[in-house]
Amino acid sequence: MTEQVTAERRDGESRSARKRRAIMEAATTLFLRNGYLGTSMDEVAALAAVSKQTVYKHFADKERLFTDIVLGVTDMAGEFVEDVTRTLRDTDDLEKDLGALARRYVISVVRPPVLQLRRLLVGEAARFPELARTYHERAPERTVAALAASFQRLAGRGLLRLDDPLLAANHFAYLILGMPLNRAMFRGDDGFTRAELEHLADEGVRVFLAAYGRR
Amino acid sequence: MTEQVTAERRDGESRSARKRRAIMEAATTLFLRNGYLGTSMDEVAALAAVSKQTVYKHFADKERLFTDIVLGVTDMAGEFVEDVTRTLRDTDDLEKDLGALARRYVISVVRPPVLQLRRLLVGEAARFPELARTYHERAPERTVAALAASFQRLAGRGLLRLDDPLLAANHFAYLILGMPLNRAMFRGDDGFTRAELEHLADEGVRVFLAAYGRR
Amino acid sequence: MTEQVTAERRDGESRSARKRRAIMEAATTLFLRNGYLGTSMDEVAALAAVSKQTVYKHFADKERLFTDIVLGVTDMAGEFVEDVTRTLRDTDDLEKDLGALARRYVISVVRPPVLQLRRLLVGEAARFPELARTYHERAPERTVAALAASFQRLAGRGLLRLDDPLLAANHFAYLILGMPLNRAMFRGDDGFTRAELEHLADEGVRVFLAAYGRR
Amino acid sequence: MTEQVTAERRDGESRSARKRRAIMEAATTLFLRNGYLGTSMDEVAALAAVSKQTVYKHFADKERLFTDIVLGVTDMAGEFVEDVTRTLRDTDDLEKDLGALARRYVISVVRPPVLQLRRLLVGEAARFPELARTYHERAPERTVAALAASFQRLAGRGLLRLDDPLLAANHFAYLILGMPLNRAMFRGDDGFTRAELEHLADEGVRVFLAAYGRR
DNA sequence: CATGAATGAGAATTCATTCAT
DNA sequence: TATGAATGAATTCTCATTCAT
Repeated sequence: MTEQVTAERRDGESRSARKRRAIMEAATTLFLRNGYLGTSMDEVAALAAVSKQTVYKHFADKERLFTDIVLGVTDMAGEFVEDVTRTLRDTDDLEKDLGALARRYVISVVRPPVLQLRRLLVGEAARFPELARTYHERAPERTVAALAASFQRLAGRGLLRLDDPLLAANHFAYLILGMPLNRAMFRGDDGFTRAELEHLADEGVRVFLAAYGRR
Repeated sequence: MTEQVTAERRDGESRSARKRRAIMEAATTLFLRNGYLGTSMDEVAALAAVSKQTVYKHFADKERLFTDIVLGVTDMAGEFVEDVTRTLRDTDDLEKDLGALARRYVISVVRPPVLQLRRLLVGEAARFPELARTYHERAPERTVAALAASFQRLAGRGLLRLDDPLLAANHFAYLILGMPLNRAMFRGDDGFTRAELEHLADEGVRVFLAAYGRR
Repeated sequence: MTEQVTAERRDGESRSARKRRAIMEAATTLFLRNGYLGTSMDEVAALAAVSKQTVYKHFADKERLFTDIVLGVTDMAGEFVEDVTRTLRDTDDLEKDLGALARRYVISVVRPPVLQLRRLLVGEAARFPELARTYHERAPERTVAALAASFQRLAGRGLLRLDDPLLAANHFAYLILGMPLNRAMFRGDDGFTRAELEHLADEGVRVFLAAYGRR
Repeated sequence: MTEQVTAERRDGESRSARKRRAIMEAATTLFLRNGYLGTSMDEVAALAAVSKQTVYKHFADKERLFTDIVLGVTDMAGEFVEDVTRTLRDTDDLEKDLGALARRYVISVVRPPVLQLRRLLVGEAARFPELARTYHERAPERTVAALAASFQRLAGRGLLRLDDPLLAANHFAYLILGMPLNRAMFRGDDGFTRAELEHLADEGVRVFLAAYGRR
């Protein structure tokens, strides 16, 4: 019944949880930058300002730390899915809305952490096949599936002409992302300017609508 | 100038050159399979059946061995460029020839070694930025550039309508490769069947021609 | 002096004593199963469901914990000594009583915890010479000494013929225990059946009496 | 055809074999003295005056080093088996020959390295059950089996009276070895003097012959 | 020239013990 | 008093590279 409140209570996070978060942040930074083999547990502990013991008390081993982090970051990638659904649900100016969506799409994908995670998982696909597959399902495939569902709905409204909505969604995705994404996989961060990305998005939409648009 | 001809001379390759080739083959196998950090010089020497000293005699260090190999393999990727140019130079049935080219394109890209090299370079892009950039320029970008040149020529002949041939070439490439290539980056070997790949190529060409075709 | 009685008092054991017992039980289990070096203080604390600090509060260090436990378990081995003395004090059918005693002897010695303790001390004899010696004196040698005393008394009554009672006691002990005990030291739990053990006891007594019996 | 002979040739042992032997000797010393967990690979390498790499090139890991050594030392224990067979084959003074054999038996068993190996395997029986069992079969059991075979032959000649030769052999073995062996398991090297051991052997033979001797 | 060994460091993981809360 | 964290070293094993034979 004392007035004294422990520090943990104050910000709603126990000391242990705070340490755990510090470890995850440090490990995320290092794994994304240096890869799995290129990151040592010593470095993680040092960057988290925590003892190695503490790292091992929170994560059984290096693999678990890695997969926990990847899955955590992966789930953040779901945000765009809602944007797709919301934007395309009741559009009455498809060209305009699709163009805006495409611009947000490409910009959301070329953010450095997203690209780093992608590179990381591609590079470790042989060592962590399950993880790579899970990422693929939960992030890019989920977005494409949302596009496909929206496209089918639009086709029902007569705004698009298509037989295979999943194929159309993939065409849309790679018309817009193909060049910047694949370029970013190989080249550091000297990507396209925002204006260039928007231009690419617009041109992708143009081609898409030439094939799938009304008339 | 004695008549005696050593065995090495007889088949046109010195013993040293033969060992060098054995080392490169072993290292290629291992780097592609296990990555840069995942491959040890001991393993390379063992698989090449030479001593470690011999490895170091031919390649100053591990980095040089890696880059030499990658660049060697990279140059093999130039074959398709000629196919592009040849196929599209004097076509008089663009739809047919473009379709056949697209089919060969996708099939040439999803071959396991090509995919492995791609994964390897993406994964090591942070450690070897120069190398990744060089690969990108010499392999995928070169193909796209050849497509762009051919497309411009076709536009000159009135067979395509386009302003930005490089953009059109990228659209072509990713309409066809986008889905299978990105899927293959994350998922092991459970790719598409040949028939599925050809269908994807056909559909990509259809979309491309809807946007860039005559009329 | 309040009437309120704490729960600990109620069942006659303070909370501290209860924790101490939990630690000893956990440590006994682990040391017997995994040996001294193979057991960590972390495991002990975890199995006892107390914090490591609590372990160190009760036992200065790992060595003290080990020796305290071993000496505690050792003292339990004294039970059989009384059986010897009681059984042989006033026997009027030596063959029968000695046979029954031998059967109880062998069975008491091949119980798994006794064997584990024996293995443990043999294995750690180099690290804990004092402890091994103490165990040897308090357990096996004490039993043999009790046998020797009883045999001497029986010799006084003319029921046995012997010069060196301690030697006779050792002969008795190893005629009966030698084979099963040494076998059990090396082989896990695939010991003898109870019937086999009783047969071994009977045969040992037969040989013993052939050498030391009347006539 | 030169006169120069490499050092390896001179003493019939290659450098590699010499190193291997040095490692085995060092490891034998250390494992026997400090046990499996109590011995580090660093210590082994240091005592062998060899780099750790060299240790690992000769022995895949610590377990292999341990088992290789134990099995090597174990096989040396076979010497006494031949002594048994030879001594008892054509004896015409059983009491004398059996007594002499018993003296050699006990002395061969209480040699420090034999005792150390025994302690080591008992202590590690839980960690290396296969190894402990193998040792038991190849060393003590083999000797007892040889005794049993010889005893049966002697029974055939009418020199011994027995139904179960294996049981008789075990009785012989533990009448003679029981006390010194089990004492030595627990107490360092302050065992019995040679004279005491011989006395124990003689007395053991006396008891054995009282039970199994002719008339 | 080519093999085995050495070097010297660094990886992951664990431990006994002690602080700080 | 008891918990999680920290310490600091040790363990097994591997690596890239260089020496000696």
